[in-house]
Amino acid sequence: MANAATSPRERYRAQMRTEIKEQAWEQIATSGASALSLNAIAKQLGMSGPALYRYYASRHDLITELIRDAYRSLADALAEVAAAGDADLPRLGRTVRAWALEDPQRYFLIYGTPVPGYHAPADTTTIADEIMAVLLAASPDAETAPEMATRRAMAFWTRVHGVLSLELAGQFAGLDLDPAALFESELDSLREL
Amino acid sequence: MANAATSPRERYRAQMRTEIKEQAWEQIATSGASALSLNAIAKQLGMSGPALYRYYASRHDLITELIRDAYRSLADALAEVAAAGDADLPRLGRTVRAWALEDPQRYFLIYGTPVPGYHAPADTTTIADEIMAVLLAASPDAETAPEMATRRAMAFWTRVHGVLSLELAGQFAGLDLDPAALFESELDSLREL
DNA sequence: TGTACATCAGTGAACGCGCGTTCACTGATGTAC
DNA sequence: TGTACATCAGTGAACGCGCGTTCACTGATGTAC
Repeated sequence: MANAATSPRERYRAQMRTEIKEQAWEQIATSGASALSLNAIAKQLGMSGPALYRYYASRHDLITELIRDAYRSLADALAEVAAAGDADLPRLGRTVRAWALEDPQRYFLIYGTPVPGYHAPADTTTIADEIMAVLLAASPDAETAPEMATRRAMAFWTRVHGVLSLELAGQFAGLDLDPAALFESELDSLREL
Repeated sequence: MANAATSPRERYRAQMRTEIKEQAWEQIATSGASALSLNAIAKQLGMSGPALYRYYASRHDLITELIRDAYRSLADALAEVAAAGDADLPRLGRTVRAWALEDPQRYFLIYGTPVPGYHAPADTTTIADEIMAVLLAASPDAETAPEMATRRAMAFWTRVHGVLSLELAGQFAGLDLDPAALFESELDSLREL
C-alpha cells in the first residue's frame, strides 16, 4: 500500500512550492513585496510563467502563504525561546530583533505599511494571538496581575516595533546612534512599568 | 513691468501642479503609493497622460515632491505648536498623532516600509533634522543636559512611532484596546526617563 | 513482467491590460513693435 | 491699436514593456491488470 502522503509526486510538489517561495522571498528582499511577479519568479527558476499555476492558484495566493509563513516563523522563534524556560521579555525582544534583521522585508511584510484594501488571511490572526500569548506568559506577574501583564506586553510590543521598524527603514542613518544600544535601553525601560 | 513671479501662466502652472498632487494623494490613500500611476492621475483630471509631463519630469519626480511635502507638512505642524510656546513632549506627540490620523498613507510614505533601492531626496534630511530640533528643544533639560534630552527625544520618537504605526496599520484590530489610551500612556512613560 | 491507460508537470501562444515615456502636432495665450 | 511672432499647454498616436492569467497541447511519470 503506497503511502499517499509522501508519494514521489507529492514530495516533488512540496519541494517546488518551497523553491517558488524561496525565490519569492529573494525578490521581495530585492525589490519589495509590491513588485513581486510570478513571471519573474518563473524565469528565475528556469521555467515558463504559466507553470507556476500548477503550484499556486494566483499571485494573491502566493503572497498569502508568504505572510502565513512569516508569522509562523516568528512565532516559532519565540516559542523556541519560551520552551527553553528562560523567556523574560528582554530575551524575547532580542529574539524578535534578530529575526527581523535576518530579513527586514519579511518583517515589513507582516508589520509594515498596509496595502489599502488588502486583508490578511484569517488564520494569521491565530498565529498573532500565539505570539501575544508567549509575551504575556513572559511577563513576571502574568498570573497574579493579568491586567498589568497585558499592559506590559503591549508596551513591550509597541516599543520593540518602534525602534525596530525605524532602524530597518534606515531612519537612523546619519544620526550617530547605536540602534542596538537604543533597543537595549528600550527593553530596559519596561522594568519601570 | 509685469511681475514674472506671479504671471498668469506661472500661477496657472502652480495650480496645476497642486491639483496633480492632490489627485496623487487621493490615489495613494486609496491604493497605496506603489500603485501611483501618472496615467490614472491624468484621467482623473480629465486630461491625457502625456500632459502631466509639462508639470513633472517623471513619476519619480512627482513622488519625490510628495515626500518632501509630507515632511514639510509635519515639520510645520510641530513648529506651529512650538511657536505657541507650550510645546512639551506630550503635546508634540499628540500633534504627530493627529497629523498621522489625518492621512495614514501620508505618514507611511515617510515612515513606512522602505522600497529597497529607493533613496529619499537629500533635502528631506534637512526637514527631518528640523523636526528633531523641535523635539530636542521641547525636552525639559535641553540646555542643562543635552545628552539626556537627546536620549529622551529618541525614545519619544520611537515610542510614538511604535504605537502609531501599529495603530494605523490596523494591528490592534480585534484586540479590545483603546489606541488613544495606549498612546497617552506611552507619552506619560517618558517622564520616567 | 509487460502493456494500456490515467494523471499531471510544463510549454508556447495568446488575450487584454496598464504602465512610463517620446514625439510631432495643434491651438490658445502672451509679448514686442 | 492692431499685427507678427514666440511661447507653451495639451493632444493623439505610438513604442516597448511586463504583468496576471487562460488554454490547448506534449511528453513524462505513475497505476492497474
